[in-house]
Amino acid sequence: VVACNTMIAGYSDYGYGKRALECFDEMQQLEGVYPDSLTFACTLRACGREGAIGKALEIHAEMERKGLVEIDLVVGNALINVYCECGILSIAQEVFDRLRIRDAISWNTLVAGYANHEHGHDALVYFEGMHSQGVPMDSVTYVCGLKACGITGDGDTGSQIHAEVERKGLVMTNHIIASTLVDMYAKCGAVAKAQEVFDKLPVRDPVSWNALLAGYAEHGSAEETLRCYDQMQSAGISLN
RNA sequence: UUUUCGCCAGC
Repeated sequence: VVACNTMIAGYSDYGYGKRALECFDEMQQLEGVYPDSLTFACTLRACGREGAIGKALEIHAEMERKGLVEIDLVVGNALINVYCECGILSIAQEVFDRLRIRDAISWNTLVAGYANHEHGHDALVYFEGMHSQGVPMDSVTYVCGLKACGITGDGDTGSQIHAEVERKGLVMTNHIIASTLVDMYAKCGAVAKAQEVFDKLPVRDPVSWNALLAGYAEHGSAEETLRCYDQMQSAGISLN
């Protein structure tokens, strides 16, 4: 089982989702080897990558038959994610609601799913839900919450999350948090704040430059945008 | 062996 799981996970990791799904099928032919929760989770992830909704539904049905949906977090979380990736948010929500126990990954997956499909408001509802339920938040949570604020244009909530990640020292140490923060302010039209955060960053990666530049292009003047563009080149960022 | 996260653009 471990060998099969490793291959399924590895193939979908490196973009060979089809091969991963073939491994899952081949595994069923083997004598004495039975898929476990991790097998189903890895295979569901491969389904998400490939957009193999049919296969995902098939595995979901099997999970229902085995009664694993409500009680197995690894399977439940993988189901939430595959439905999010396929854009079927209502079923993702339904699986989330049915889970007997939810961990931070269950919440993060749902918040991410809503945010990734531009449902900023729903994402923030569950982000706030984590706060009120006392679910521990990690950097993934904050990134998804900030992204949701950028979608809805809710700079006030975004500032609150900013204060929280600042308190935890994440802005200077986590470059994904940092660029998401710049992007959030840029999308909310607060380009001065975006610039201010950007200027304090220890490392300015191409994503944070692009977020700032896009912010000026959308909400700033032509002069500001071109100045940012020139500075980006002077900083030695390779343009694409 | 395991499920969740960032900018822009194309497909």
